[in-house]
Amino acid sequence: MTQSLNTKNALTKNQQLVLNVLNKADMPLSAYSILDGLREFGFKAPLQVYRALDRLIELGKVHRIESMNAFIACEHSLCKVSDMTAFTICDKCEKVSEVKDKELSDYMHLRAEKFGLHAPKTNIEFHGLCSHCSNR
Amino acid sequence: MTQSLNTKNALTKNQQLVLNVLNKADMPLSAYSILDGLREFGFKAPLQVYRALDRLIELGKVHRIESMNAFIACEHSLCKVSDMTAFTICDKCEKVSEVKDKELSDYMHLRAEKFGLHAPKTNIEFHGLCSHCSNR
DNA sequence: ATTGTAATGTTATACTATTACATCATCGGT
DNA sequence: ACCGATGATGTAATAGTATAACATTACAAT
Repeated sequence: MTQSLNTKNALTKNQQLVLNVLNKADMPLSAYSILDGLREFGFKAPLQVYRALDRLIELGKVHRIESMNAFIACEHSLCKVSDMTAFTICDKCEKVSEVKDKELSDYMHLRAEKFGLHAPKTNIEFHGLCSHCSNR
Repeated sequence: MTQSLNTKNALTKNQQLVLNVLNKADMPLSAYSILDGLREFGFKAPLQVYRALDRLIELGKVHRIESMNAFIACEHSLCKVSDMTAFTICDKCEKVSEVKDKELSDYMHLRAEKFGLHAPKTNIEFHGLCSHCSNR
């Protein structure tokens, strides 16, 4: 058996290629940017990217930045465990950082329950100015 | 002077029309759905909708549901004051409810500060199953 | 070998949003 | 009353994001 079949949670070739591109980037990438970065590896159509992204997101290895229609790799595993993602986004320099904060994720779980929502998957996007940009 | 000029925060005709459509809907609408609903009032191009939406969002009268590329009217004013919006979204019946929760918004402000983000505008989208759908 | 399932390839299309440019209305100052 | 600045509007074209539909291939289990 080669590496390609996804019996448990191994990545297929396309999924690994997409993840590599995102890991190399220090910022969220649009699906079409990813596509362009993978043309030299034979990618030709957006669907190849979107399909890989869908799976990577399902696995918690990639997150979608909803307010940017863009995708970013996840390094840590808390978001997968807690079903919560949170990002700070600087509206000036566009730097995006994933927030890891167990207290926050616990709090959000409690809130979701309070709001009557079951099996919550919560996403938070903090927009504002990063400390660097707000000092200029 | 007619009603049309937006000296303070009165709405122009197009803005009022878009807001009316959203107020009548009990769910988020896409920009193009809004456009279709306003063709009988002379709307012809998406930009007419997007321009009105931009302004209505600026005024805090409309929010964008980022994960759905859709727009929803806001009834209350807390989100405007607190610069925070939060929604519960049922992934089955797609019901979307805006959450009003001062404690939550205060908490998020503190978190944003902790993360070094200035002038934060925070959006939270809780995905999951509403109490009705999770009982079936 | 056969068959079921998942991954992939490819084309076309649908959906979402903005650029660019022309026109019109209102307001403030003269 | 005229002028110029500003903001709202109209319209067409285009850019950017995402999915549907269908054909094909690869592997695994029986």
